Amino acid sequence: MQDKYNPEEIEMKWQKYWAERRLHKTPPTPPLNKGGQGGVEKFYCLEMFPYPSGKIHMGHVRNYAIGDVIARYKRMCGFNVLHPMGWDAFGLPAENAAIKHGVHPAKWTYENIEYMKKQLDRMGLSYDWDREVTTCSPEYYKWNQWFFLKLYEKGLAYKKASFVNWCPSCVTVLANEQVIDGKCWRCDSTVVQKELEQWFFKITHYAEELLQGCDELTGWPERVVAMQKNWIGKSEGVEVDFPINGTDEKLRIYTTRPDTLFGVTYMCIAPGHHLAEKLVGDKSKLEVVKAKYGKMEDKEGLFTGHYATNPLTDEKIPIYVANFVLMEYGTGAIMSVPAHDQRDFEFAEKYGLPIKVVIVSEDRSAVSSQQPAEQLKEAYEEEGVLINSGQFSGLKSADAKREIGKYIEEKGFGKRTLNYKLRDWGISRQRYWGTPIPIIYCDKCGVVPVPEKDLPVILPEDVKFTGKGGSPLLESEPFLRVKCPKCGGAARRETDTMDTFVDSSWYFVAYCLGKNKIAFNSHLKTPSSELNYWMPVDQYIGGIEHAVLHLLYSRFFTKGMRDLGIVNVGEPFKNLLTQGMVCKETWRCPEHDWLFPEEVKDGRCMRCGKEAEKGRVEKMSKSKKNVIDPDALIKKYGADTMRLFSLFAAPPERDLEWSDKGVEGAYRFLSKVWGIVYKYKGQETSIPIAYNLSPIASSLLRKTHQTIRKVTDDIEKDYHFNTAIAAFMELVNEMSSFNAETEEDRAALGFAVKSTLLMLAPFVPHFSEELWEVMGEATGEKSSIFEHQWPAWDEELAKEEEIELVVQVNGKLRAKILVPAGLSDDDAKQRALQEQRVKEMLDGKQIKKVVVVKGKLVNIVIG
RNA sequence: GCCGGAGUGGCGGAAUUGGUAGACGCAAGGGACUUAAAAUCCCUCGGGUCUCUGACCUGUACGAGUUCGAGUCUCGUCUCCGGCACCA
Repeated sequence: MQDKYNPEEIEMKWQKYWAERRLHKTPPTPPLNKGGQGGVEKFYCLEMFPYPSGKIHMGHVRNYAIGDVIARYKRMCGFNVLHPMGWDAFGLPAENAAIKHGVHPAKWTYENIEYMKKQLDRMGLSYDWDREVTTCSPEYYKWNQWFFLKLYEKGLAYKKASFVNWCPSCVTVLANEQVIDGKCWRCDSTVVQKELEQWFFKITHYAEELLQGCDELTGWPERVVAMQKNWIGKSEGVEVDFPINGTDEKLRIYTTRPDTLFGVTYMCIAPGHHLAEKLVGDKSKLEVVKAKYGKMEDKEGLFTGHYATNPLTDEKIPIYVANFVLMEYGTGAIMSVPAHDQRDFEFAEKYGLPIKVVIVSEDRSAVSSQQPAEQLKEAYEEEGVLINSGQFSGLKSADAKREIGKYIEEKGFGKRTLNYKLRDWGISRQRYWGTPIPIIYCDKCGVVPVPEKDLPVILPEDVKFTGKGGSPLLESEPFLRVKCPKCGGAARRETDTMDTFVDSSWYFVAYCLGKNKIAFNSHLKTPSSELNYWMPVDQYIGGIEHAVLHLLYSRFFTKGMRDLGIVNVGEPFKNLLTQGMVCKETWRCPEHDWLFPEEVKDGRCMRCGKEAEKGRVEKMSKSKKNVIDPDALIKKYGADTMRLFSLFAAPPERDLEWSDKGVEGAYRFLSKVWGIVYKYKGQETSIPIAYNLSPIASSLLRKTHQTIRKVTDDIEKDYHFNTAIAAFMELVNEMSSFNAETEEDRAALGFAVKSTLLMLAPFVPHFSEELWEVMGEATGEKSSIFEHQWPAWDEELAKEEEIELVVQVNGKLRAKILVPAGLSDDDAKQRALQEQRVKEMLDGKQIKKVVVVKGKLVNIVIG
């Protein structure tokens, strides 16, 4: 080899070596002991799998570099590591490519996978490809269908009509997350609410458990847990029945403010409420309100002409239909208390409805009981003391909530209940490139599930992509026409496919089983040994954008799988690391908008010469022209440098600002290490280290042990790779100025180099392998550096002999003195008082107190 | 509005249970080597003042407080970022 660092050559060499030796293969699952534990401790390291969009981007690079360091580190620490990768391969972009370029989604997807897989390997990532998962393959999506059937059996998958986000231009339903500011993410058309029949998964069945489980997620970032809790949105309140005058019907409402029940002056029901049709005479007017459902900006109401009775006051209350009342939350009907709810207040003003004050703040209760309601400028939403509330007047809100709740239950007016914002998961998609929903519609038998033995329902490939909207499956006669499994008569298949979030809700379980080995059985008493051993995921790493959706769905699925006896854990991801975005500065021209950095010269747009404006540092995106192509970067600097920089520039959870100069710095660091190794290679460095070392050698030895301790701590604590790398740099700086003269010196340096290479290995694997070989360590059985143990430090050798004692006077730094470590407090105090600077300051002053912090400082307090 | 998170040099970022603010890197400036450049190596690098080989003052968004001592703890204020947002 040569003494100049040439990344491309060595990276190819070692990638080939790893592949040939199958070094990243998952260790076989050990047989279960009685306690259910295998012999060796396992570690399941998982990164969110990518959508095969065509090429890897910097976000992936960062995500996978982090995961790879953890996986390789854990292997070196002796864990059985599972580190798999796969493809979230169903999705709309493939279908769009088909419409636009005439390529079949399957071809497009598999070609992208092939290319991206090469890119991942080129990064030197240590995946066990034997466990690769591709969600668009029938072997995989068969089990989506199987889960669907299991949920259907349990009543946890069902079909209902509801309002959904509908894009009139794409002619399909959109998930909530695909609606951005009320517009379609794809074509920018305004999304409308449309009533449609859809398949749902009953995630609300697990609402309480999903909420309770949040407290177990101690290894998750707090904000993600907070977002999950927020999304589930539990509230406590009461349901109260208001009899509708002149009918036998009762209008049931839900409220979290039973303390304001005496202030109800009208009621509102959602346009989709089952009583709306009944109560409203003029259907065309109802349609107007319906059309504005979900458009929350302007409140639209319609008086039904009917009244209800407040069971607590016997007051006559008008009933309205209102567009802002949600059908999906609570009972779809509300009581309106304009004095104490801003929305109700605004609605009351618009329609001239009365306002009745029943709560006042504690300190002015006496005065404001007389205050006329007309003087209110806005609702008083705080809690306070009740007035005008019969026998409950004078109670504080908190007490009143409890007492009124009891009273309502005693009198049979209603009951105390819990409510959740979480809604059932609508999984139907009017798209082609997804899992067919295994349902058959028969005119005689109705909705018939596809029998388990007939799975998978294969997605037909021979279809036409018109781009006119609507699923191509609607046009596929062979797919559509089917015999009813029950009666054998002519029947029709469901043409909707599943939301792709279904695919990613259990892929982490599929990895435990391996390629072509995915199979579940709901009749087993205990989970398979693989699933028992590997689940849960010990470390999950991915972007924050999935804080709610994917992570919530996966938690739901895990609970479902647990109840089917497939896994024995209730939570899928023990620890979660949400890595920050990869950002870069942007450039803008007043005329040509976003510019590539190459289009800017001396701060001016090269096309028109106008002054280019340096924009904000933004997330890398094609549209903002601030992306860095990983391929080009690898070509120039190698994968190791790219990995090292992305781990060094910021702690993993924070946003990372890309810096070309910083990349060069990372490359420089590696070249420096390379140079040191080549300078000393061939020299005997493995002789035992003697006790009588020269001062420089003993200092280097100490620094080495300190570095091992620091790096191990940084990785173990919070995966703070940036400070770990800084520690490498410090050690390397000391190594590079080290002049070995004696054999002992060389031994100390050899130890430092070897320790450094072992620690660098998870970060820059090819580089470390190569230098390990150059050092002559790659011999015998353990020819790979990754077959060696992570280095251990010796606490004794890491100890400093001398420390710098800080001397303060009145808390201000006045002197620093070198003292032997382990100096007694008294001696430290004496040494401090003898210091020249201190003597000067003490002149004629009284010493009030002396504070000694062992091994750190002495603070002398004077008057 | 509600819930999170964050404010430290020119920049990215470090700072155990409160104990030397600015590790490490980048940029910048100066020097060495060189015919020259690149690369490499060495030095300086928060701001300010002075009697300038040194010393002092000041400094972690802002204002108070606790403490011998606060980037770190407490209270209040401001700004920025993210999420949710008529959820009754």
